[in-house]
Amino acid sequence: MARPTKQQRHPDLRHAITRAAWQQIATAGASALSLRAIARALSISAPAIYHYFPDRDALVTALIIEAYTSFSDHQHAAYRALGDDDGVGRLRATGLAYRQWALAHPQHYQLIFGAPIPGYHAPPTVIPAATQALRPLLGVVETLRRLGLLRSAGVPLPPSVVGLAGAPPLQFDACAIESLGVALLIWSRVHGLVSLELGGQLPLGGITGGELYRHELDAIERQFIGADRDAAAPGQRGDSA
Amino acid sequence: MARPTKQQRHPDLRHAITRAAWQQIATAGASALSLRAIARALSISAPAIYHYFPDRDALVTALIIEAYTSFSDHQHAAYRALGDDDGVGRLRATGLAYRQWALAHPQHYQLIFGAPIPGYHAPPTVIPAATQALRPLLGVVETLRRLGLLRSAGVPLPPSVVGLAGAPPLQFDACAIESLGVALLIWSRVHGLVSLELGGQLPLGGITGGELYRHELDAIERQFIGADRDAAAPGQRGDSA
DNA sequence: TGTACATCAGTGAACGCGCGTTCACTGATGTAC
DNA sequence: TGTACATCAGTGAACGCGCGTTCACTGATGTAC
Repeated sequence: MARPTKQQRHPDLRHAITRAAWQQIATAGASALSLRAIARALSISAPAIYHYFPDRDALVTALIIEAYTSFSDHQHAAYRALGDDDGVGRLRATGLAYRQWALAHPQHYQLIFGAPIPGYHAPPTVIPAATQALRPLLGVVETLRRLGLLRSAGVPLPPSVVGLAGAPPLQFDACAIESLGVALLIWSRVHGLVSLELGGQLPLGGITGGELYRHELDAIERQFIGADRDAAAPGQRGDSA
Repeated sequence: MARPTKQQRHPDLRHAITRAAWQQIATAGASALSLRAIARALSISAPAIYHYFPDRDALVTALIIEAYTSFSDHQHAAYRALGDDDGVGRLRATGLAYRQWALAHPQHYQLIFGAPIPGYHAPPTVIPAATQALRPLLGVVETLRRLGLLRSAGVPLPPSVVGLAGAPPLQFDACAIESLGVALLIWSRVHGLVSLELGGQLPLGGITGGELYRHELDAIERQFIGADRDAAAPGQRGDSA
């Protein structure tokens, strides 16, 4: 049996540091993150933090990965809550989960999807976490496509596999050509509403973010679900589903 | 004839300060804006800046108003380029102008629509500038409504004039109840794509921001232009326009 | 045209502050014998 | 069970730095007479 090290006997402090860091990000913004302020909040000396993170950037990286992981878990849970045969349900569930997580963890959302911290450059370590986080959304579109429910006419397509073989920041290996464009459009729509809401620009004139968001999910369903004009019988607009 | 003051004889420096500030924001982000760095870039002493701005916040406020004014002018120009009878053209023009301005002035866009600067609180002075800036978009929707082309079924409505009479950050006086919801949805969609693009998340997998944006404008037209289900003859989906 | 004066944009030194990071240290804890 | 030792999480002082802001000043410019 392995002997417990000191760090295993005091696992609290590392966690307490990240917790205090999140609190500070919530209060003063990610770019104001300060090791000394964290130490002050924990009644601890600043150098103590160096026992857990080699420097400030390493702490930020840990926070980013923590955020991606939390978001990813939440998205995957919503995705898995419905079966492979329920593409529409999966779309709804992951869509609602997206906003729900963002509102519950606004600092986390801003850190991974908002403006980057000046002077901080993310190491390649975070790319897998980011890719993993957006996989459920792509999976939803793939589910719809597999079920023949995806109406993607007119949506931009990636320039064949050649384009994907470049060096994009995110790597989606087994993804149908036509799914990526739809996924990006859906992502941009939910991100647009969420970021306006987190930025304090919603509600506006009495219209709440939640109302707009639900309407937007409806619109997404109406636009992308149904028989594709290319694939289905011509002249028929599948709108009754 | 009025005698020229010293400041009128040297109008360059105030402008040079804001120009250097924008440059700095572009390089290191808005929250890293530093008076001393600006002074250094201009080969000038830091206290000299205090002849033009009472403190750092005043400079930030000036930058924000400058950004709103630039954005607003650009939007109004696109709006006015087409007549009161061409609602569809106005929608397209202001929509394209939105992204065009954002890409040409990414720092400006981030400053007014991105994450707020930590520790800075905007004075009420900026509210008129912000309201003015979003007026063309609302005007477009109003134009469509006036022409009977607005299909707004299902879009959230503000809770009558009572809601608008509260203390919202933006004050739109003479605006039809049903227009605000549509305008907010359109705004959130263009903002979503633009902010993903400015955040460096687009292009992705070979799909460019421009392609997605044009497709999104198409989708907006398809969704919101045509006879309203409520107003038009039932059973008819105006899609041929 | 010449001189005395007022204006005021810009300077240079200084203030107090918070920051990230380093360094030698301390002292509690756990281990080996 | 007792003792000597190693480990290592956390400390306190110190470093060099950049920041916003203040202050008394300088010196060029423009004006009044």
